[in-house]
Amino acid sequence: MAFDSHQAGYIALAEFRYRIRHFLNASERAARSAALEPEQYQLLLAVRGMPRGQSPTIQALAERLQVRHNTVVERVDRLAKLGLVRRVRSRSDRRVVIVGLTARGNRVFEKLARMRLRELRQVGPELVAALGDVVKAARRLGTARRKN
Amino acid sequence: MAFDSHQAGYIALAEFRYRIRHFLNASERAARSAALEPEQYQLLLAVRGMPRGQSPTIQALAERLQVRHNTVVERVDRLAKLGLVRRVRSRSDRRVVIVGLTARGNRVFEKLARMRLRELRQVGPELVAALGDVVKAARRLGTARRKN
DNA sequence: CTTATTATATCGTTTAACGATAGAATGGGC
DNA sequence: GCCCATTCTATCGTTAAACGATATAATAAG
Repeated sequence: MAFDSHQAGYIALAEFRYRIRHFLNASERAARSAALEPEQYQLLLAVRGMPRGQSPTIQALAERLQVRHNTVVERVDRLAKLGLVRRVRSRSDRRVVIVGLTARGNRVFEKLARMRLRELRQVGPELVAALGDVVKAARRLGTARRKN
Repeated sequence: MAFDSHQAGYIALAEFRYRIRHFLNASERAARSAALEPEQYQLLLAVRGMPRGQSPTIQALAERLQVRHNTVVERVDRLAKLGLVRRVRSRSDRRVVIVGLTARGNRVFEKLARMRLRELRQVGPELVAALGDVVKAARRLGTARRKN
């Protein structure tokens, strides 16, 4: 087994990861440039970028951010202390907390989000290319030995 | 300011993040299913997926993983203790350490990497779609009229 | 041969995420 | 109405990865 026949796939996979990491790192730097922890910006984004019709409750945010609910509670605590978000108890179900951005939170968020969208105009094509490569490699993996 | 004109862009951005997080979480679960920390699998991938012609030195790996070099040192320590990688001093420059997978490391890595490629056959299209959306939104940001 | 640079390693600190746990509000079955 | 299970949010102690600062060794430059 001198060289695995999937070597090209591994390289494509690693390259994809590299591009993602680059993208995420740039995002983290942007967040810190606004005196925010990266995770705090992610929370703001999740609140403002909630799919239409859904409310940014603690639970819903946990799902969107793919973290445990208590992690969201902690992030909201920190952002509330910074005056960027506020908790609003739901009228219909008083167990539920709906997270909203303050005016200041909105200003900070929009500045950052637009930076990120601008960045994506630049690196978007590279991400698309890397993703395309790895998906192609993944398909080759499938056709090598057809069993489904 | 009932609704920001970039609202669709924020949703696209959040959706893209959600898909990425999903992908990364699945990767982390896969790593743990092999009794590895997610970051340890990432190191294995970076070693085996190094661009052709480049050696997986501590420095090069730090660049590829987008972390500080001492972080790579620590990851290598842990993986070496598990018997999955080994350090090899470069002959030409004895400051340099080249990281290599052991036979066991290769077996573990290949199992995981193939799982990940298979997963990408499934969710690849969703990632492509989300990325396409956000890049489109980013382009609109550029061409939109600059009000307020 | 002296100094600067590059590459790796060590150590103490920080902090976000987590599991476990608790408590409050709601709903279903009767 | 009442009990019990469920749902939603909050608290607390622990863990572990990443980092900055620092150290050591090899090499290059002058």
